[in-house]
Amino acid sequence: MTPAHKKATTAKLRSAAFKRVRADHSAELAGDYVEMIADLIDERGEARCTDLAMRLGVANATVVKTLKRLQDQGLVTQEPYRAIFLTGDGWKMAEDGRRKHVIVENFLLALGVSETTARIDAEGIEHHVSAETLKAMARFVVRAR
Amino acid sequence: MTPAHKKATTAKLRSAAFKRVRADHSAELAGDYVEMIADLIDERGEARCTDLAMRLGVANATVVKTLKRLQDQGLVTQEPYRAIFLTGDGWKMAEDGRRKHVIVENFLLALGVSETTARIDAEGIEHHVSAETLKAMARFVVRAR
DNA sequence: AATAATGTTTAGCATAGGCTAACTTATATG
DNA sequence: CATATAAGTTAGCCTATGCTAAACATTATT
Repeated sequence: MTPAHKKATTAKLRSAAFKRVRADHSAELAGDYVEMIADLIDERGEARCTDLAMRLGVANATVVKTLKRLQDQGLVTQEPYRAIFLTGDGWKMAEDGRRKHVIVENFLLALGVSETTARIDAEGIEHHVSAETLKAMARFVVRAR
Repeated sequence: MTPAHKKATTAKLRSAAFKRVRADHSAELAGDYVEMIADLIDERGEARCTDLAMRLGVANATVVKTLKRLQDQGLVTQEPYRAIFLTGDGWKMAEDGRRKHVIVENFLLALGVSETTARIDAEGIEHHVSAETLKAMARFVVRAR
């Protein structure tokens, strides 16, 4: 490969990386919401928007607006003034998210990071980890035991 | 700690994590831009907005608009129709970003991930890695050698 | 030097994700 | 059961980040 070719390839790879990051970001919020809704349903039988707002550190109205989008995307269902439910797709997404989250957090712990940091960093990292990297992390956790 | 207390602490920790992720996101774009500007200046003596647009996989007009914000934030300087320069703060941020990027990418490689994946995932992950985790990653890379 | 090609900027639009304030509905309590 | 409190909703605002199309400036070519 000539230097010029290599440069072109590099540029394409980089822009692909950025595109993926941007795509990840829009998926991220949806992931956080459904995961949290799943947690609330498991923990206390139902998910209410006040709880979501509190856990996400966001205003109530923001949650309401976001839930509309998630409803349009077929991830959640909700009647006015009632609790929030997940659709089949919503549950699937929540499960995927949880799986990733657990792996990333345990991985960070295995790497020797404190609990608090592991939790905070896992939240940011989990949405940017490819299947390949996730597998490598899981392997590492198993070996470290 | 009673279960109730533990739950409250957990909630606060979680919302803190999400707040940090949101903050990271707004800083992220600035970081990507200055890093890329630094790369372009080093590689070819100057950074032009077309190159940035190409590498970021974004429209020209988007770059122009973003550069205005970065100028307001005191990270870059630019005359109309001229090349883009970094301020002192801009260079500092770019250097920090590069340092992080290198560590995260090498870390992923050391973990056994392919080059392509390492590059792509590093782009997403680097902005969500705390100082503590970064240190742990660096340690791991050294040990793996 | 005139014009073609390239690069930059502006204008105007859209969507996502935040916020506050005002309003409505549901629930709990005297 | 009436009303106070809590929860959910709506309206309207803001900023960030993206886009396209059109206008403008610079540079390269004949």
